[in-house]
Amino acid sequence: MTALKSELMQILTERGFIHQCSDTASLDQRFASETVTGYIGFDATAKSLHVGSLMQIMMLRWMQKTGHRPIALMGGGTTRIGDPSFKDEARKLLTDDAIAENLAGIRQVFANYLDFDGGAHPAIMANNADWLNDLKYIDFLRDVGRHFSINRMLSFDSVKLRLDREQSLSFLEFNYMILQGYDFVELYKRHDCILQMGGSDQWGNIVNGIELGHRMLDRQFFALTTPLLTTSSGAKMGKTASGAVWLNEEMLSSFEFWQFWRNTEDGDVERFLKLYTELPMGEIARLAALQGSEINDAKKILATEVTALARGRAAAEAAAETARRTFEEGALAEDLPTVEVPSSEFGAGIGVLSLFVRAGLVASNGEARRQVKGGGLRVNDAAVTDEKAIIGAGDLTPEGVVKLSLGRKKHILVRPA
RNA sequence: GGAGGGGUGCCCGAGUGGUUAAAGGGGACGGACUGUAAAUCCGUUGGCUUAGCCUACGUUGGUUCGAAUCCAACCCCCUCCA
Repeated sequence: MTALKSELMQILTERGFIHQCSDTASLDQRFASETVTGYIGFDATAKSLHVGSLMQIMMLRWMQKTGHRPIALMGGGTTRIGDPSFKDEARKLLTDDAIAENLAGIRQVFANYLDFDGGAHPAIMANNADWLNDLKYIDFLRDVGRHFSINRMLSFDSVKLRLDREQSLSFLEFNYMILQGYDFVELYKRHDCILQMGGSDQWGNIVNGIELGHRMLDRQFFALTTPLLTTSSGAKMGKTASGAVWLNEEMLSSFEFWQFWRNTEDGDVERFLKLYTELPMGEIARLAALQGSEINDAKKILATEVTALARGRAAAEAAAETARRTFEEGALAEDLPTVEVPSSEFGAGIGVLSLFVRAGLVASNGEARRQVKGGGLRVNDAAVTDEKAIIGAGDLTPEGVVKLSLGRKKHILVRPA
C-alpha cells in the first residue's frame, strides 16, 4: 500500500477505524487537497446512542479536528421505516412522538463531540425528515427509483439473511436503502457532501448512495466503513447485563459509564485506546506494553479519557475518584449511585430483600433470595446471611447512608430523605 | 384458494396424559481463583407473605381425577401446489 497523503486518512488507518473504503487513493487525495464534507446517519431508535455508535462519532470528530466538515444526520425520516440490514425480522414501528423524543436525546450527545458553532468548519446537524417526509411518490419514483435495480438490491448481503430464511421483507423496509441512497444525494446538493461513513453493516446501503450519486449527478461519492467491533472474547460491544452502555447521562451514570471502560478485557485495551480516546499513538503504545496487573493503569486511563469526552473532564475524574475509593481503599465513596428512601419508612425498618429490589440491584425478592444463598449480597460490606434481616436506622454509617453491594462491582447507597 | 409442517422459559431447543416450573445448550448473574482482566471450576437462572400458594408452554374454549402433551375454533409463521 502506498503511503497515505492526508493526515485524516493516516489517523483513521493507524487507529483502526477503517474496514472498507470505496476508493482509498482518491479519497486520500481529496482529504489532502481540500475540505471534505462527510456524513454519518443515526437513526432515532432509542433515547440515546450507546457505545456501539461511538466509533462513528469519533470519526466525525477526527474529521473536524483535521480540518474537514462533519455532518451528523439525524434519521428523523428513515427511522419511520426501520433499517432491515442484517436484521432477521422486521422491527416494530416507532410512533412519530417516540422518534421526536429520541432525536432530542441523541442531539445532546453530539454537542459533546462536535463543534457546531465556531471554527472554520462548524459541524452540521441535518435531519432527513426535512426532505423525506414530503416526497411526492410518483415524482420520487421517476427521479430516483428508476436508478435502482431490484435484481441488484436483492443480491446485497444485508437483505440475504431475511430472504434466505424466507422471512418476509416488507416493501416498506425494502425502501430503506433507496431513501438512504437519496439522503446522500440530497446532502451533496445541500452541503457538498461527498463521503458517507458508517458501520460495516451499512456498506450495502452506502454503495447504493454512491451509485445514485453517479447516475443522478455524475459525481464520485465515497464510502468508508468501520469494522464491526467485538470484544476479544467475541461478545458484541456495548452490552452489559443491565442493558446498553448509553452515552447520555440520564440513561447511565458517569460512574457506571467509567466502570464499563475500566472493566475492559486486557486484549481490548490497545484497540479501545486507539478508537475511543485521542491520546497520542506513542502514549498508547506505552500503555499497551504494560504487563500483568499494570494493565490496570492503562484501563483507568482509558476509562477516564473516554468518560471525559462523553461526560466532561470533571465527571470523569469524579468517577475515577469514586472508583478508587470504593475499590482500592474499600472505603465508602459518597457519590456512588444513590437511592433515596423516605426517612419515616426507613426508620421503621425495611427487609433486606426488598431494599435490594428498591435499589435496583436485583429484579425481585426471589432473585435477592437466591443471591443471598450464593453469597452475592452485602450490606455495608458485610455479607447478608439472613434473608429476613431488617435494615433500619441502626445500620446507617457515620455518613448517614447504607451501602448495598451486589457482587464485587455493583454498589448503591441508600440514603434516608 | 388447496395440501402439509410449526408456534415451549432471555435465546436456541427437548418434551406427545401424571414423578414437569418443564431435559440440554447458549447467554446472564453470583461464588472461588486473580489484577475491579481473560481462561477455568462451582452455584443460580418465573413470582409471592417459600415445608405452602399463584402464574406459565400462540389465543379461547372443551375432554379428563389430572393437559405443554388429547379435541375444537381462531391468530401468526413456514413448505409445496394453484
